Amino acid sequence: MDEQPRLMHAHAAVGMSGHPGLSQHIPDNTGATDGDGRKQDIGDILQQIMTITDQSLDEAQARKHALNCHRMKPALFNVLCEIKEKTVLSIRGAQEEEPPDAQLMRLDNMLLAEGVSGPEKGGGSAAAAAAAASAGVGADNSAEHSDYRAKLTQIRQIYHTELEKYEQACNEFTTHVMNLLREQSRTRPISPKEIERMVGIIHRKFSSIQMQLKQSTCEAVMILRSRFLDARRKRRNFNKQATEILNEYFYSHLSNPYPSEEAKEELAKKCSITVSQVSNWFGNKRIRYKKNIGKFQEEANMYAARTAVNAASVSAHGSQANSPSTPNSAGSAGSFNMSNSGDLFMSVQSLNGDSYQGSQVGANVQSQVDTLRHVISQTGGYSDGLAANQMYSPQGINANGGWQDPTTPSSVTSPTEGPGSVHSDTSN
DNA sequence: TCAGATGATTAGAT
DNA sequence: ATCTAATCATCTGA
Repeated sequence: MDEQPRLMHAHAAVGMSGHPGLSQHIPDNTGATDGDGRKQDIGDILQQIMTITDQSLDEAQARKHALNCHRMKPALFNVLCEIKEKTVLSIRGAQEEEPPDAQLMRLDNMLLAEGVSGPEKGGGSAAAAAAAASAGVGADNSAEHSDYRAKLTQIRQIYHTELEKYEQACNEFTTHVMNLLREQSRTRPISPKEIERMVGIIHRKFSSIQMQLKQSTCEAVMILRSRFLDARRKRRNFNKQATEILNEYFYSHLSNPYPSEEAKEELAKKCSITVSQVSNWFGNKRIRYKKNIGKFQEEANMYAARTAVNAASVSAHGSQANSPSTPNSAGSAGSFNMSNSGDLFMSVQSLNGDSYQGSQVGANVQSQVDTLRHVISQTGGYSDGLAANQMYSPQGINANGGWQDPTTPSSVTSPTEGPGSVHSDTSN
């Protein structure tokens, strides 16, 4: 083991072109080409190597030791360090002090927001839950949700493992370099500041690697998220009950099918969908209804009849007949305000009119309508005067193609036109 | 497979 | 912010 450094020193000495004793003996390829000359040279070199004896090495060591122990050595060493420090500072001064990395901060924030770098539980699932909520993903999509969570956890684990690995490697390398520099500082001027700077450089290098890790983690999360959101975009029809609840509300508020925020929330709760889905639904419904009233007339009649029957049954039970909050049966939009039931009456009128064409609805609907009329007269909710004078246009749409203001009964519908005016609007 | 239905998205208006 | 109108993308039933 002790031989190795000595051999290395010997080799180093051979390689030193400036060595006074050797340089003249290094064979010159361009020079003497005769074999004897070359042999002679090699012999000389070998001779030189052989003369590097243990004794001369010991001598060198002793000389080094003497220098190290020289009383002026620390002072001179410090001066050298100082000079070096100043030189290095003047050279590197401009490069130092990088501005705080905005991109790194962005990445950190994002990883924290996505729950990758935050606390173990909650962050990720919260982000997923938020994504699910904003996406309107209901209970039936919980499988996708848990899949998303599982993948996010996977990413999180990989991220933390890699991060730990990098940190460990960074620490190991830093320690190694520090030890090396401390060792070397005995033979060449290396100030603690320089070591510190070197450590900083190493840390920067490793943090740039960490940034790459963070970046790729962010990318992975983004890809996962976009896939999840794509899955969200993959629409599913609302279930039958939800559609019925929405339709009931729509047709019982036909003159003004604009549910308030509270109504939207209530509908959303009843239908197990989000408020924005309710808004979407009403937006679509309004536009599609308006575009083709004829097509929806049958549906309108059906829901009007159903609502009528519901109202009748509620009345028959005599419990909540006058309650403004329960115009419909249980399971339907029971809390919608009765003040809008003018629409209902309108629909009934259209059903009952001579010109009614909804033959599919049939005689049973007719009887329901009769029941409703009876109910209405019984409950006193709507006088005949209201029925006769506060007639909404059948579809609640005014001449401008907009919906009538429910507070201002139709002045568009011609008084000469009765319920039969349905047909003029259902032509499209 | 295809046409129609339907939920979501988008741009523009208010 | 909410609405309309147009459009997209997918679902659904024949």
